[in-house]
Amino acid sequence: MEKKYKILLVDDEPDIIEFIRYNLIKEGFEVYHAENGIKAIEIAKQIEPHLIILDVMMPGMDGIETCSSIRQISNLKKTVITFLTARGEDYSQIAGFEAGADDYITKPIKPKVLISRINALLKRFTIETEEPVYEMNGKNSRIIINREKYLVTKNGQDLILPRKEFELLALLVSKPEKVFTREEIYQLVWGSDIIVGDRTIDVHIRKLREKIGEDHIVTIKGVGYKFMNE
Amino acid sequence: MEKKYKILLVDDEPDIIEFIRYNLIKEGFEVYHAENGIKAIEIAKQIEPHLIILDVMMPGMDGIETCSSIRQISNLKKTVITFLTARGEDYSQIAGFEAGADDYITKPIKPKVLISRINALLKRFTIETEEPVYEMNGKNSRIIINREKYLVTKNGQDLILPRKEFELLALLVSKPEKVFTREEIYQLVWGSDIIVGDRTIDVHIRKLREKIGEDHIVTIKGVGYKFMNE
DNA sequence: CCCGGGGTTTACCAAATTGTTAAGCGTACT
DNA sequence: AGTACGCTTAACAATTTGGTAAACCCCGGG
Repeated sequence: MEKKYKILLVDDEPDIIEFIRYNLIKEGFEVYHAENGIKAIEIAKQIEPHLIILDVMMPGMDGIETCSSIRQISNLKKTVITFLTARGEDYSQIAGFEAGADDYITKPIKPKVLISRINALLKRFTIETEEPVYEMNGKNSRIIINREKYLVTKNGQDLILPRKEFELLALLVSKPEKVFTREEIYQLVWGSDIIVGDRTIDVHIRKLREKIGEDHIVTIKGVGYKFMNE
Repeated sequence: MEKKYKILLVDDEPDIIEFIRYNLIKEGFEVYHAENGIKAIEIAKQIEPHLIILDVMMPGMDGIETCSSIRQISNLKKTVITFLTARGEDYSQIAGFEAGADDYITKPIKPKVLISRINALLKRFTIETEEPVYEMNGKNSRIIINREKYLVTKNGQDLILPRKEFELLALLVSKPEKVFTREEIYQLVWGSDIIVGDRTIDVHIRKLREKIGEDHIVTIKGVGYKFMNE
């Protein structure tokens, strides 16, 4: 389930912006930028980014102030904010965390460190949204999907499914009875970027039916698939 | 950041379930339920609830039996179990504590009492969780990880593992069955700033398997690794 | 009855992941 | 210095998974 994260970059030095921007885009992030705090807040309200990278030292409204302001905005409560700071500006760390920052990145920036740090942050703050366990009770069958253990239990028997099959099943089960169109399935399991052929879903559906039984996944011709438990 | 506690409710009377369920959900708990002992055990294995509320009187497997069975399951050793019993069924108290119950709640149930009782129980549970020693008992093996002594004991035999191997093993064992992605492992064992190559984890995994046996660490392709004890 | 639009299956191949082994490097200990 | 050990990486092998093409089906409409 691939999602494209939006990142807002705030710094007054064009060089830095360009450098970070380049590296983030290469990693597939959607990158926006602003050269000062005021603009940053404006853009943030608009796009509701997942992550904001904020330079501490900026003319006018500095990073700390900007951070505090952003934290006031209710739509952005969930947004992760990280500061960008030169090594040695220790004093700002304390003020930064008080202002509601989630992490610090120190200059000079190494691309690899930057990326892995960002991935870690996004993961840490996203993970909390996913339901770890789904449970389905039918007349004569019980199916449990455990994301954490990556395990599907059918009537007490454990099954280990390959990634795509698991994601597909998890998706269908997440809303029993709901019909997912092929489009939706592609979006949610494969992600908006990846393009695969027409028959790919069918094949995975088939493998699933093979493993969990024919009766659970129902085809609605011309529309899509849905999961049922009866 | 509040953690959502998982509670499993076991009773054969739908009315009771509904009543308690309603009150618990209102308090922000994550509530699961089962109508008999067998199903309760199955669900408990899957979701690893923090608390199980067990009716004593049930058709088939009664509460006492169910409790005993649950106490056998190593992943559920930490789970708090409380019985639900009609006032006056004194005899069952004794049997109940012997079977490993932690507390009793008597019918008729008053919501406020119920909630405060449960909060107290969970509080106690949370405090006891921080242990420097993990112990895992499987069918034909027993593994103990002692952080303080930096020692791993397998079937009574002490092993001294190098730092990375130890940390890796300790991580996996800390949540048996949970699949840790490579990302997570890098984050938690190496830290988000250190960048190491793709094959590094594999090599450590291999060394671990060499030392503690092949069957414990399971690969979930495309996802990560998990520790099992069977 | 035949045809065409999906949907199903199967077989097969390419791509992605993981497993293994061995070698290089650095550090601690002797 | 010499040796041992732990951590990484490199290189290559072994596996698994994912995707596609193509043959097959099923069903409703000419």
